[in-house]
Amino acid sequence: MGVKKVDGRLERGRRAKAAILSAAIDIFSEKGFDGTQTSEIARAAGYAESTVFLHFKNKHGLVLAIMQDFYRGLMDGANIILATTHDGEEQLVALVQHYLVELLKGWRIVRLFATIARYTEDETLEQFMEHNRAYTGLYIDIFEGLKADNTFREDVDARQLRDMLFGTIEHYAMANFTRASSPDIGVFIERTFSILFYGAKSDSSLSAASRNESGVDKKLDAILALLGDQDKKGA
Amino acid sequence: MGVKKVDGRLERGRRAKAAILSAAIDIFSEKGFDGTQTSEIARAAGYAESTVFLHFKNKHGLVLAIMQDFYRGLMDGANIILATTHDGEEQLVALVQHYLVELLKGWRIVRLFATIARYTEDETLEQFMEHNRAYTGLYIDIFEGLKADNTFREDVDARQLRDMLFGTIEHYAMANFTRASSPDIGVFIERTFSILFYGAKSDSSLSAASRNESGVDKKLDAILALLGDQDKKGA
Amino acid sequence: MGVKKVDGRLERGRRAKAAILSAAIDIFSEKGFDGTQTSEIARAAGYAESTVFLHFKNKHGLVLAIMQDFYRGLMDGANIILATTHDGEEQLVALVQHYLVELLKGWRIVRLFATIARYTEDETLEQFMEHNRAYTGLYIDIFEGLKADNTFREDVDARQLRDMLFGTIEHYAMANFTRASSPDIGVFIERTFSILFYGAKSDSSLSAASRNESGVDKKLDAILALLGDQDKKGA
Amino acid sequence: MGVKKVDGRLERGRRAKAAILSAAIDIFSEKGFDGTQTSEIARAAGYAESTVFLHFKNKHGLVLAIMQDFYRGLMDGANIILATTHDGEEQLVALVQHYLVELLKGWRIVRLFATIARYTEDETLEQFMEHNRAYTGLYIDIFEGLKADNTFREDVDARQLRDMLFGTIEHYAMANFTRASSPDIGVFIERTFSILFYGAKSDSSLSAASRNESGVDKKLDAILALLGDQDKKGA
DNA sequence: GATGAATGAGTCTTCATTCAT
DNA sequence: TATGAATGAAGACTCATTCAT
Repeated sequence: MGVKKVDGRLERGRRAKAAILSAAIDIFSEKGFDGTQTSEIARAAGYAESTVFLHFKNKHGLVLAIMQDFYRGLMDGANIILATTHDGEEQLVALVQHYLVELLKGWRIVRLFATIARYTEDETLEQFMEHNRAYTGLYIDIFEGLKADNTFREDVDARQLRDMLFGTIEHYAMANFTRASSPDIGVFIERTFSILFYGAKSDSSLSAASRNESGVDKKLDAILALLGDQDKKGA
Repeated sequence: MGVKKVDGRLERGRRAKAAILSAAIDIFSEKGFDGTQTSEIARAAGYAESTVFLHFKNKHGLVLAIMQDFYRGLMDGANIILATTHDGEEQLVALVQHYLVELLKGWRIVRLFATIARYTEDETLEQFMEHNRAYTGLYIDIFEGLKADNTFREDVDARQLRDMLFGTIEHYAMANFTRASSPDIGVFIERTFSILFYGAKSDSSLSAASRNESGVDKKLDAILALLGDQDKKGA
Repeated sequence: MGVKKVDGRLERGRRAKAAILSAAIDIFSEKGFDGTQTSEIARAAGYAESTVFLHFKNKHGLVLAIMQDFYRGLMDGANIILATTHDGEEQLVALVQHYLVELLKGWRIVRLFATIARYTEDETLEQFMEHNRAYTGLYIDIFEGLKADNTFREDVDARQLRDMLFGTIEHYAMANFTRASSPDIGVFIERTFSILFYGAKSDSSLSAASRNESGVDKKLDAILALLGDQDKKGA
Repeated sequence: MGVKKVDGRLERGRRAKAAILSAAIDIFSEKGFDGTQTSEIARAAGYAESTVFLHFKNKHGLVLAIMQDFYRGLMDGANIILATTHDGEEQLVALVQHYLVELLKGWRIVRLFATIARYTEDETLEQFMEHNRAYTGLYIDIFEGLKADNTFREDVDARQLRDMLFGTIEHYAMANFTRASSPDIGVFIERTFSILFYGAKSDSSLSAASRNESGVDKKLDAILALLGDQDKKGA
């Protein structure tokens, strides 16, 4: 019973902190860092402005806490996927799927992190880059695996691939999540990997262009020609 | 004499405006919109703070002017390329080449536009989106042309391609332009189009998945068939 | 058992109060009234901030308590000196000696009292002035005694003397106690009373000015007179 | 005429600055540094609060400006006195006279400087100490001159004398200037120098006390005795 | 007796923008 | 055209103090 009493106090504090954090996410998301007033966060959370500073050191401290929460969730999910899937390509698709879902929930705060990071040099930036490095590192590992696997060409640069993938996703998210309509993540993944894996070029084009360069096509044609001749002759 | 006076005045005004704009670009680029003070711009330009507001309506007005200048230059260059190149793929490469060079000069202000656009709903946003639409529209047109051409698969989505291309470029620019070392644009373009056109997958991998759809497989089948015939004959 | 509990509680409370008071002295001394935060006092004392207000009405209440303690100690010492010494001059020297020692221990809090008193009109000021009046009154009494005694000139103003003495001491304390090196109180007392009792002027200088009033001159005149007689006789 | 126009602008700024400074003196004097709000200063001066920060960098900047003004006036006056008076004692009296008059006008701000200096470690403290050193240095020089002169005893410590003089003056100022009644500076100077030059002791006391210690008296008595004997003998 | 949580009332300082000259 | 002066509207953050437990 005595324990319950004490817990009640702690519980109260925890609730306040959570409420403030939640309000902060909403308002930061909508208005950006500089556009958000701590007073508004407090009001939205139902507490006095000073209470914000009781639970968080700074306005920046709020962002830091939000960031930590977001990336913890993201990494937890990713690790589960990696632990339960073993094929590289499957992992890739599952991770992107998961990332897109998380991004769909929190793209506005990710956008917040990015904007802050661009014009700041302090702890916030470092934290953000650290989280990012950790997360995108998972993909690099998979890409390298797929190269070792001979699934991917060995002349493909893993970081280039990562940049293309995340660049594409970010671009997509910013462009599509803004709208009210829920985007079709499945289609996006399919299209993205279709190009990422097989390229945009059509067969006929390939034979004319790249295949000419790789020589495979020419050799095959030569073989066919030779075989045809042989055939005729033999006939 | 009266004319001269007026001309002199106009000239003087123009020079002030240009100086302020130039200073604004520098400081906005480095510190972002909210982080920049009009007083600092004025100081850097060598004019009084109030002179800034003599030539520009607003702090936002400065950004608008910068944006106009940037996109005018970008579009002018692009149009020259389009007028002097006729092959779709060549246009694509030339445009990206040009875009990267412009971006290398002004990526920090593009970043500025983007961050402002995210948390603003006014004229700045509209202008930015309008400029963007106009520019990326050029690419959409080319992509469509390449599809009509049968250079690109018909199941490829032009906007998806555009998103991938610009997403990749943006990601690359943000990641690489920050550093002092000048990045190798040629390598980047090569790698990017290599994947965009032909995909990341290796041949052996392709045989399992897409090769069935590509012509290589068919040719190999043909060869096998021919060989099979030979075999029979030889038997 | 019940009694023990209560005693224990009282004991506990007393200990907390003392700890807080002690911490308050340290921090107030170093940072002044406005520069000190109650939270810091609490932290230094090892208690929660709210506990400070359990034992003291106010931030000002802390100062009041410190003041009471300081002056109680000072007066107790002074009264012992007065009770055990009977010659006015000796009392004076002993009191100053004692005061300087106490001041050396607590000059920073005396300084605190003084600064607070200057910009406050409430209880703190009154208490401080009352304590001061009581203490310096001891000196006035001695000065008056020394005048009645004919030890001091009757045209000397007792309060003027008190002001000079305390002014000098305060000036000395503020100037010398700040440094780490322990000042030589003995030398200071000697020098101070030397000037206070006999003045700064040298004998030769005195002969021109005040010596006429002092006996030395008369005696020298007598000598001269006598010598003059001798001279005449010898002639 | 054109000049007048420009001057008008500058004049306006000067007037504002002066008004703010004047208001700041009043309010700082009454309420101390921490007790004063910049908003109140502005209100009293008839300007917006932000105008205060247009003319002064800081709240501290106000104090610094006030200090500069005060000490400039003080030093200017002192230097005139030193340039027009040549006898050390006269200089001393004239300087103290002048100092007291200045202090009577501005004792509250001097008190302000002192209180700030006690709990601050920044520029304000340094400036204050520097000004103080410069001013009291004038007195040290005079004291040394009077010692070289043999007007003062050579065993008198110049800095001790300075401390006593300024300690006394400060004590007097704080004690007497607070009251509405204008204090009699002439009487104070007379009394102070009377004790500082000749000491508090009466003649009879001197013969009994210090003279016994100094031995002068004894020697004179011995001479008298000897001469008396001689006289008797010779008679 | 002790305290964690909460807060109201500041407080200085910033900065884009206006305006008279 | 150019600007010095002036300001209103914030805006983040502080801190002594209260109170329920």
